[in-house]
Amino acid sequence: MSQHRHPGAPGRAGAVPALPDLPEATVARLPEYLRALHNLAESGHETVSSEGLASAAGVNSAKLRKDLSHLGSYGTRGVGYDVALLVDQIEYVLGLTQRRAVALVGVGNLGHALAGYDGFAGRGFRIAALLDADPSRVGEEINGLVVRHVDELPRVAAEEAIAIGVIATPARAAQAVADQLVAVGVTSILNFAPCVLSVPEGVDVRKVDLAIELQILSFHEHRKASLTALPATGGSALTALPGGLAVTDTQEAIGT
Amino acid sequence: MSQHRHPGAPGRAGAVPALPDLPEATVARLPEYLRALHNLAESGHETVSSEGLASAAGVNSAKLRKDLSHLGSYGTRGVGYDVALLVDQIEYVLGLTQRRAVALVGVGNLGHALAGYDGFAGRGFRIAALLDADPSRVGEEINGLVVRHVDELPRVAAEEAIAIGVIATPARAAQAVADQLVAVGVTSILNFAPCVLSVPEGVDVRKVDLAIELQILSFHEHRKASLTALPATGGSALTALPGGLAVTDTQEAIGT
DNA sequence: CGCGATTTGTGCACGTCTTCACAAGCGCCT
DNA sequence: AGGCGCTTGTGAAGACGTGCACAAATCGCG
Ligand SMILES: NC(=O)c1ccc[n+]([C@@H]2O[C@H](COP(=O)([O-])OP(=O)(O)OC[C@H]3O[C@@H](n4cnc5c(N)ncnc54)[C@H](O)[C@@H]3O)[C@@H](O)[C@H]2O)c1
Ligand SMILES: NC(=O)c1ccc[n+]([C@@H]2O[C@H](COP(=O)([O-])OP(=O)(O)OC[C@H]3O[C@@H](n4cnc5c(N)ncnc54)[C@H](O)[C@@H]3O)[C@@H](O)[C@H]2O)c1
Repeated sequence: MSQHRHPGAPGRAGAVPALPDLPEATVARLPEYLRALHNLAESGHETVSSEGLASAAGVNSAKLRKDLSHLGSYGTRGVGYDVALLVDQIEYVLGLTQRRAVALVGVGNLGHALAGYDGFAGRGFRIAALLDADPSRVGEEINGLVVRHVDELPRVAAEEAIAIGVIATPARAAQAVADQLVAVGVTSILNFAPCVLSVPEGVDVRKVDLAIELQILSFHEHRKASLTALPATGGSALTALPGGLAVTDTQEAIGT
Repeated sequence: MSQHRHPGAPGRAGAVPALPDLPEATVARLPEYLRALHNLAESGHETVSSEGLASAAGVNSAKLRKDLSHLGSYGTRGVGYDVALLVDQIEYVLGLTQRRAVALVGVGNLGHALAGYDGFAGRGFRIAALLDADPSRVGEEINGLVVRHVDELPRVAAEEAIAIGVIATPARAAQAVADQLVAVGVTSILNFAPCVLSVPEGVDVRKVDLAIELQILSFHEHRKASLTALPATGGSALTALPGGLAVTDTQEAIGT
């Protein structure tokens, strides 16, 4: 996609790449910018202003500029950011210059959907192994990959350089699987099971719990309902509040 | 599950329930506490200390106490929290006293997994409708629900009181689906498509983007690698840094 | 070559979130 | 009844994140 040859290391040669340690909030937004930039590149944009990129990513433009400034000065005042260059920079910082190998453990309901998803390739990842404990699932082929028994994890890890483990087993099995992943040297885990994992220091865990997302939405739904139920909030008679409900965290307004 | 009769409204009768407006960070953690509490209740605990609940939920105990204090004073000093009472309180605040109806739009790869998942029922939700635009999918039955055409959304919304819409369509269709959901009165949306949705004020959107989660993990993986590559950080010779890698955000240590 | 239009990068103030530390409260035991 | 140990609830301080507003930089044009 990107037609630029990026420097490999950010700026100067000689010294170590030395990742700037970014604020965690910034790290969480960089992937959004990256996705927006890929879209922009695809639609032929060579450069983009902070305003344009910000609205494409659904954030405030000042925040975006501050985020990008942490990577270095890759914009041009009066012009904007070079899309291809920025793509390369963000991919470099996120460690996406190499396609990272992902091992998926638990090929059930959800695991099948993940294994069959072809969208990860374009975002820097390659599902390198499918593992399950159920003998009747072992041997099944999904998307060109054969499901192997979870006990083969050490062998699999030796074959492929597994960078990230994804857990899609029932909650009761998740801790054991996490332990197995850690044992073979995996230091990044994405957990879909609704439970807390305990891992040694140096191992990162991120979790995705859909029920939690729904419950957060439910809270706001509940609050919105209780607000509309009592229109008078406090003592003021009917001052200038059109009928607006507060938004919380949400992305708004796009429009290229 | 809960054997307590909870008050309905938090404390006093007469006045409106009047949800305390909780910090957003607290709202995001309440579901975690709720899940941990359900586990504790199931294993026979009648009460739990902030320390115990905190470690079960993977957070700091001071943070947990402050979070709970926002709901009111439901603990007993010297003793801890009554598990059943706290479950009821949190469920009330999150608006889970009624089972909320969810409409799932896009019954493809991922949508099938969601539709077939039986874990939502225990967390306060009921998948009430499956919708898709593909005529060849319409009519298919999943888990006792028949897939209907997305154009029937207005009728579906009239039949069921849809509280939350879930979008599991390709990104290119997501905005149109969101618009349709908003048009039939849905004010909470969970979006799995990797794109920014534009919605009117008063509508909450939460997104789940798996590739973003992986990319965040990739960043930390990259950083860990670049750190181990250069053991000397700065000028100090070899001061007392065992060999530890920094953890970021992650949950650690459990153990009941 | 200089000027105005434009847009980045950032200092600063503000708000939110986290964590510590401890007084106040509760139950139990003597 | 009184004292003791335990645990909650919270004030205060610090860390972190956000957004405004503007100086500095760059481009294009006359
Ligand atoms: N399906 C969904 O839409 C959905 C939604 C939210 C959360 N989740 C969570 O995702 C996880 C997976 O859900 P699912 O619906 O795919 O469940 P599932 O039961 O369909 O699949 C689980 C798979 O894990 C395998 N497994 C069990 N123990 C294992 C072990 N020790 N090692 C390796 N594999 C093992 C099982 O053989 C099975 O194939 C669950 O924790 C669930 O709560 C799923
Ligand atoms: N499958 C995964 O594991 C996975 C992982 C990450 C992200 N996602 C995202 O989730 C979304 C769904 O993924 P998928 O793999 O299920 O895709 P899919 O192509 O298998 O399914 C999409 C479904 O949406 C339906 N659809 C298309 N346009 C529609 C419209 N206007 N109204 C209603 N339905 C419509 C299609 O008919 C199809 O059934 C995508 O945006 C994808 O990027 C999926």
